Amino acid sequence: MDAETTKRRRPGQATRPPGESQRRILAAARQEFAAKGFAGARTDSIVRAAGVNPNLLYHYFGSKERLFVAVMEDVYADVRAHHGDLELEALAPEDAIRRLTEATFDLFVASDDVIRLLSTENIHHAEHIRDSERIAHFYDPLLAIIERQVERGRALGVFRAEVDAQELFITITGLSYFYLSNRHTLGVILRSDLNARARRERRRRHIVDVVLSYLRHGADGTQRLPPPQNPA
Amino acid sequence: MDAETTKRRRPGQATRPPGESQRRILAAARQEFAAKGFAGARTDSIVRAAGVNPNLLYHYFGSKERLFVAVMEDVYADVRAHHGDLELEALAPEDAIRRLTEATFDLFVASDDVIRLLSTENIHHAEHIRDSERIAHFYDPLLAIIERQVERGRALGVFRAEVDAQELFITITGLSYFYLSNRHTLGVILRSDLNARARRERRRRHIVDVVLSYLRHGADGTQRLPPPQNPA
Amino acid sequence: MDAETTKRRRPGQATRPPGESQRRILAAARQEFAAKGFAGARTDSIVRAAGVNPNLLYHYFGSKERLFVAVMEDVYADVRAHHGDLELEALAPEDAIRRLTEATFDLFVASDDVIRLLSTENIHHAEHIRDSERIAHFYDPLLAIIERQVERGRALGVFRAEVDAQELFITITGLSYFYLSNRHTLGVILRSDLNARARRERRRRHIVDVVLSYLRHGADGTQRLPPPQNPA
Amino acid sequence: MDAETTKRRRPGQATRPPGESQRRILAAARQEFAAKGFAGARTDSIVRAAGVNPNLLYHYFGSKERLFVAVMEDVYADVRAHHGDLELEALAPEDAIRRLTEATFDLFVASDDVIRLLSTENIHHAEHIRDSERIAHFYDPLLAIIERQVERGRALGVFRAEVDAQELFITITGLSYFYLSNRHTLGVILRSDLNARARRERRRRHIVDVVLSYLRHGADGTQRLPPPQNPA
DNA sequence: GATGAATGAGGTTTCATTCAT
DNA sequence: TATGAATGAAACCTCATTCAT
Repeated sequence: MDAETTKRRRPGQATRPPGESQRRILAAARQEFAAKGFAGARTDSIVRAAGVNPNLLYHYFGSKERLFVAVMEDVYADVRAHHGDLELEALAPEDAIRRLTEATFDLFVASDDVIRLLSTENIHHAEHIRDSERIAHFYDPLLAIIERQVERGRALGVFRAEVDAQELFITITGLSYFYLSNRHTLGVILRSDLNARARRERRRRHIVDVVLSYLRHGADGTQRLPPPQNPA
Repeated sequence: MDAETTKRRRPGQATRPPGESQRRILAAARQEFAAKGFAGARTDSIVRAAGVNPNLLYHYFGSKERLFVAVMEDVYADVRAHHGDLELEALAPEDAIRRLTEATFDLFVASDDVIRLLSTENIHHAEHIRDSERIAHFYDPLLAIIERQVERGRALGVFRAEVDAQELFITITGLSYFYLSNRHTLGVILRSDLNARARRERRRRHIVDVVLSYLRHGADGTQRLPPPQNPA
Repeated sequence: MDAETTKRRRPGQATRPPGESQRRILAAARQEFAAKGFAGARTDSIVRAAGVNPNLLYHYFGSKERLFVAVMEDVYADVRAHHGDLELEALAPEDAIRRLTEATFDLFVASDDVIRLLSTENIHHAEHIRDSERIAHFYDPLLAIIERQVERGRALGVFRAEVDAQELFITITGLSYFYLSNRHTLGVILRSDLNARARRERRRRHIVDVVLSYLRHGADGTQRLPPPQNPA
Repeated sequence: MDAETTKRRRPGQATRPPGESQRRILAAARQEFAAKGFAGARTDSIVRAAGVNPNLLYHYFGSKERLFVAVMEDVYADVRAHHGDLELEALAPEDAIRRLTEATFDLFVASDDVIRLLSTENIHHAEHIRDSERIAHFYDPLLAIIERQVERGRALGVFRAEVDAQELFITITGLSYFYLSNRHTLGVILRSDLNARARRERRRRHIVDVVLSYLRHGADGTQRLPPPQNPA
């Protein structure tokens, strides 16, 4: 496995670029926690995968728990970076929401560990991240954007009147999240592989359809605009 | 110690009604697994909570893993029973979907452990339930009902043409599930208590709104029916 | 030792007389803590010396710390039992104090671990025994006896007027304790083996001499009684 | 990392005056060893408290054990310095012994760490100081003084005939030492705070009383001198 | 059907110490 | 003289599981 990275390490020889060991531990931990959950993860496996001395985990992170917090902050930072790249402000409201919805799905597909780590943290009542000031504000920019686009869409007459930005955010996220987070048990009861590419594409289209139908369709039954063609 | 108190498996000398210990272990296990996840759960806590001898767990269930499978079967049986009580067949399509959507939300609210156990099992890639024939078919009746109601709704002209029953099922479930399963991490980034009654009511109405908007609103922009008043 | 209780121990067969393992752990722990102090003691060595499974230490005592508390209670119980055997009430005041003084010295000589464990506990500010109600009252009977004998001695005119029983108790104990507890460092600076029998005898006589001189000799210079011959 | 900041042992570039780091380590070690005992002390805490690099401990002292020896030599040097300041030679025998007795008590009160370090070393059978030639002779001057004063006291007819200087030294030291070293466990069984100022004063007077009673009071019952007033 | 003492592998964490610079 | 990253052995403790009765 790691034969190619083993460079004839002589006993007592140290010295990796500073911060390198820390990064390796964090990366290995993210994988391990995602794969096994918090309690199921083994610090032992983490340091072995990272190829560092068992002690460094404690040297850098203090405990398994604080390592987990570091992993979660890493995850949230990734998610924010992903959203930051979307440049949603520049788009028309409907395009912005569509892009966000698709990007959310794509992010979860690309980084399976994000979902698993969030699920793990929820099983633990978010007790590890509750005190992180940084995490508490990671989503503020995105929520602000959604709010603005909803407002603009309403002003332009393309969105229904009474949209709650927080609910919309939860819906957009949840429609992707649940499909992927629960694809294993869903796969059992549906007797179907939800991870298959075609199936995933179908789901992606469905989600956009649901979100935009909701936004266009007023509770009073009024229809806002002729729907555009659904791009792949 | 005392010879006269040494009992040698005489019939009728059980200190508890037969099966009672088994039930108590299962109930305690369900709680413990829901609270701590599979790896985090302690057999010790389970038997202590059940008030039985540690050995009985192995006597009845063989291992922690097989006990977990039993818990999952118990959970799925509960869910099915819940759905079975809804009598969706007798309702008009739209009413049936609305009732199912609301009932799904209510079930997850009432039995928090269902969500946590499903999440736990998904972190483990459904490896525990994969081989359970019983679980694989638990949802068949519900999926059949959804399919029929979608078909009827289309025939009646109240639902859009191209509805996929499986996607609809996942959407209905996911819109409730995600809100509740991830309410702890969402609570942190939204700085809001998603468990508050008013907040939950709002979410419940939102979900019904989303689902019905989607069903009524054709991708071609045609509107099916004037929407009814949203009942509380 | 335990040959008569050994009943053909087959592999995997457990079953020592109940409480036996617990007793063995306690005895081994007392030795180890006395020899190495609290932090220096190794739970590993304890269970190896006791010949029991490592886990039983935690099964019976919960932690290294609680095991140490159990050892201390054992020690204090021993000391009290030793004092209880002296039947000091029946003696004349002077004889009672002499016997107590000599017995204190003899006890510390015989049970070296008592001194070492008490010293260890004092290094730790008595934090382990502070909450033990049992230990707090172990010395009450002895202190009551000293008080009564001091009172009787004064009434009989053989002891000085102003004796404080607590100070006397501390003095009697300390004169023996310090010689033995610090015999190693004293041995270095005195270049002498304080553990040699003749040397110990000399100390024992000296201590009795000091204590009785104090009791007989009033601060006002009055002499109470002609001193008796010092018995060996 | 940066090549230009790499310094190669140029004279005068030390960040602290030479020997300063060594002194800081020694002071921190003395505190830590006194507080936790030898095994309980952490080299880590020592270097952190000293504010120096972990490596310096080994650079200057070689090992935790040799550092402990250095601390003990430091302690003994302090004690000797304290005794050297007393100018006992110039006093009358009785005054010299009284002053020594009181000063011993006061020293132990003032430097609590002395007692704790000596106790620690005794638990370890004085193995660390056994080979220190310097420590072996630290008390020689004081013992010589006691011997001389005892001799003079006898010659003047104020002390009893048969006083052993070593025993007297041990008694004087022990009466103070035990009260203070064991004040925590004594406090538990006496349910009293031996560290309270009034209580300590009482003990101090008691000790002087015991020592002088012993010296004045011959085993033959003869009284040497009218006792003076006990000074506070 | 039930008990409780016992097991042993392995988990997380600590700690004195050393290496390369 | 000084630094800071790294080491590895071993410490305390946990946990699922089984044995004899």
